[in-house]
Amino acid sequence: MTRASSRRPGPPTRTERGIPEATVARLPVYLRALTALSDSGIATASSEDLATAAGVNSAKLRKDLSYLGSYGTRGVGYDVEYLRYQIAREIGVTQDWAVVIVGIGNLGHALANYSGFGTRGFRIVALLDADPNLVGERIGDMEVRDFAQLEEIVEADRVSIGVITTPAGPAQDVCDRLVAAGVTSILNFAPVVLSVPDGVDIRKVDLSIELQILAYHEQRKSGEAALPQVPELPAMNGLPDLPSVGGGVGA
Amino acid sequence: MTRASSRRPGPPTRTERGIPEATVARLPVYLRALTALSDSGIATASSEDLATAAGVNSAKLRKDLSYLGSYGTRGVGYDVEYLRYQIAREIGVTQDWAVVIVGIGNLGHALANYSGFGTRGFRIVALLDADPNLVGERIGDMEVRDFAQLEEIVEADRVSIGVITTPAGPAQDVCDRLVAAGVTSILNFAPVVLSVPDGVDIRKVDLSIELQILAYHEQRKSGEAALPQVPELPAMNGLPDLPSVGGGVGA
DNA sequence: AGGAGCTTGTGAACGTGAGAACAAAATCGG
DNA sequence: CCGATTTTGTTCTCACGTTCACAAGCTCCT
Repeated sequence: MTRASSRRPGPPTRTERGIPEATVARLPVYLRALTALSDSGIATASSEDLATAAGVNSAKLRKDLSYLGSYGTRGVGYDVEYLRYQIAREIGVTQDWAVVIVGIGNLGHALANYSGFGTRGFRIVALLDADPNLVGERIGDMEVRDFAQLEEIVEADRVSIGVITTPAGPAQDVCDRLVAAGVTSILNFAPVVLSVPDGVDIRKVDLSIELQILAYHEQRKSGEAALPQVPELPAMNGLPDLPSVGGGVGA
Repeated sequence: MTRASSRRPGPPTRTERGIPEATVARLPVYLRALTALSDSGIATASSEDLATAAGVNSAKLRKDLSYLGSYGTRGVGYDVEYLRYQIAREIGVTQDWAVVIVGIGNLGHALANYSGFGTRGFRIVALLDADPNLVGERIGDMEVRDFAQLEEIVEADRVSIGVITTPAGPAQDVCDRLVAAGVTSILNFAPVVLSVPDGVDIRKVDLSIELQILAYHEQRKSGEAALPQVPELPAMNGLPDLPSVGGGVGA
């Protein structure tokens, strides 16, 4: 984000680091598309082909790839295997990342069971929960362990990524413990805004928010000519019943 | 997205539609923050308070809210209940949206079980799966029904939102059926890029992609001075083993 | 060998979003 | 009633992201 290019002019063999965040978010999509093409036995693909498979426009795809380097051949396209490896390496999934999942409720269960999860690039090393009733339960080939063991697990297995699937309540505490234990990347499914110190990356997945965004657009479609234009609230008292919006996939 | 403001000048009692997408994505966060404040018995909050609770900066929050109208009081702040209702109405969660979930694997199970899901604004009206072994299973107070019944359910219950939690394979087919049945908003958990006609909104949630984005940043942290600068691929043959990156929370 | 035909990589224009900064409006104390 | 204080709503500027358009470069055919 900081370092800019300050080199001699000439053929930029590889872009000096500093890939735009928007591009980073699309690289995994390209990677998946390339994997699909590879599985279909396709050896070469043009930016147009790739863009179609990834659901973006081809100019954007070319620009994105240009941040990684010049991995294509003009007049020909990209070698699928070669590009796939380059992107995988750039993302960092050529190595395995140790992951812990904290909070083995419905969602934690689902993620733990999901076999495709750990297959490539990521390895679930522990399922943790503070509830004694859950500790010891077997899920697939793993056993739920006590959250108290977090620190030793993180250290022993070099865990750098934590997934929080607890309810909203304990999420910040869990987050703090993860950070204190040395985890520097967190994927949060709890419906709260977590605060973390600098140097720790956090990403959030929130079903409830996604649905609400859809609802907004849906409302505008239906109401295009239907609704009598947003009804103004009569007064400050007697608000319509709106008990408690704001859930999420916490447990 | 289209209509611009073309009214008399003067006090813009309410912004003519056209809320930026980035703002729309934050409104649910504000809504949740307001609900939390409300539950804490707080009646009034400044933009600074709200911004802290929502994890954004206060200038951005004020600008976001200004798209909805002037719902604050200078020198005072925002009335929590009032603002909450205005945002809820703007998003469209003052009414209930009927939702179907298609694909009752691990994740579908988790979502179906998740009680907070359907509480406000959204009502799960059916759990569907094509697998005869699953049809009839009870989950909470609902029963899994045959995917073949999709069309009649959508029509009977005015379903406008569909959630796809199938594996990648059948996802596009399921999507097409949903669209054909009249669903105009889709939340996709399958690890594929779905294509839909104009007029249909689609959002995607992908665990695998989120993890890969974290991995990218994690790699850059560790490798800040460690790794001997990206190892160049020796030749076109003999790529390191990279079997099949690109999973997702499909089933 | 040379030209025709593709396809990449990138410079430049455009649009959207973020943040700083300030004027306008409301309350409160004297 | 007036000035001090607070906080909103908005304007302006800058950074980021997207798209267009085209020169550079590669392959293939004649």
